Amino acid sequence: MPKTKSTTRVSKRDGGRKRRAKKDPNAPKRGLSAYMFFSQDAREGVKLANPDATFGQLGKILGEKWKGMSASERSPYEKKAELDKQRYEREKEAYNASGAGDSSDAE
DNA sequence: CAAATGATTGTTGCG
DNA sequence: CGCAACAATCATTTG
Repeated sequence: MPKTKSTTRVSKRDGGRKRRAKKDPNAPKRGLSAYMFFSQDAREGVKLANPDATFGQLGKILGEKWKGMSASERSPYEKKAELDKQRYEREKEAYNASGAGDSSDAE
């Protein structure tokens, strides 16, 4: 269904990373993503299964496995991602209460 | 309001 | 010290 693959995700990871708009006083960084949590845990197993494989191999292998897992497996990881997101919201809040409350300008 | 874009997150290993 | 594929994200920004 649903799934309007919106957001044309470019292949390039960063074409020119910079703050989207104003400068963030507290820089409310987002939370990690499921893959991040997955790697933290899988890195051990993958590294164990591929002690000779460096990031190049490991990275790909990890990715393949990640997708190869059942949604249930990613569950714990996705869950963490959700919690992490909430963490980010917290920072965001501080960011709002810090020095972002503005309409026109002032900084 | 809707769409998109960007910024970010973490892993390993080396020059 | 930063980057490299790998994947998700998802809040913010702009139109």
